Amino acid sequence: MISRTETPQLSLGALEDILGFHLATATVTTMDTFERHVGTPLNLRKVEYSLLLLLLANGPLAPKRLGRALALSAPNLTLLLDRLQQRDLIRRERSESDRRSHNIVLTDEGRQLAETGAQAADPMERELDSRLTRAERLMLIELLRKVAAR
Amino acid sequence: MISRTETPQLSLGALEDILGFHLATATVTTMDTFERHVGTPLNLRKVEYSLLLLLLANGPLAPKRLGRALALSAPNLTLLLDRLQQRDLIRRERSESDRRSHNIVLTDEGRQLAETGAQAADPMERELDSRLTRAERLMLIELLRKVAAR
DNA sequence: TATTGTTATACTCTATAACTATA
DNA sequence: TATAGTTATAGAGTATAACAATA
Repeated sequence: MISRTETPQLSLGALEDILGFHLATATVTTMDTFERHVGTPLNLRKVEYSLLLLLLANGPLAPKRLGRALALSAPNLTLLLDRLQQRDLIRRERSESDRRSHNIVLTDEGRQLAETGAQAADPMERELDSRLTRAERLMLIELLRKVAAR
Repeated sequence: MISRTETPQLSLGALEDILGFHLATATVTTMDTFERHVGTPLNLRKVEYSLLLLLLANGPLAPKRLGRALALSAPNLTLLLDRLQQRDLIRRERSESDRRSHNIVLTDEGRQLAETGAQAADPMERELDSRLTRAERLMLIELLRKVAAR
């Protein structure tokens, strides 16, 4: 059997044992499938997609909580919300209880897009079936949860 | 037992089953430990670190191969190599066999830094011991390899 | 005084097109 | 004609400091 490329495989050396390196490498794959299943067709970036799905699952949320869940700084979140608001996907409502705060609310259009996005998740994940069994996929997600900051 | 924060946990909804989301979340943890163990003390970004370790493990390599291994476009790789060269960590040597191509070679200083970086890998990974057992860590890396593009 | 969110700004990262020199 | 690498440039992504409004 001849290997696919003429050039020999690179040795990873110390990288071999570095979790972050393998996370980054695996992310190349998932970013590519995301782009094709969600990014391009729905014109959404990863964070935008995650944000819409969080609102769909939880109802209105304060920017503060969204920022923490998505690891976004306050200024960057503001800009992100600006973009989504300009597209009429969300709106900001002043909180009644604490008038410094807002509730970020999905518009009808935003909810529709979020639902479409949620439906795209399954076929997107199906693309991994050639690389991982169902059990492996579940195990992988479980292990990633343990690594994740709380 | 009272939960650490007053606010209830967010529901992930459809994100729950999306591998890319969990990869991104776990990456927050590894990026943080990388920053403290390597990024700040050695003044290296993730790609720079990976590139040096690849050279350390494989000897001189052509930019073409580095770009493929690190998922970098040619122009971005050029800029990256410029920075490393300015710091006297690498040098570019014209290839004898194909004078369009280069060999990227670690300087003595670059090799030293790469070795220091390689030694930092172990304590860095040790930080994950509170989150993952050794077996889980190995399993996780194995699963990430399967996800990774080839 | 502390907190929520915004504005302004700069810096890094990534992507694309056009170019050169070699093959 | 094709390939390796570079240059120029623009667009996303991320980080920091200063600020306004409210608690």
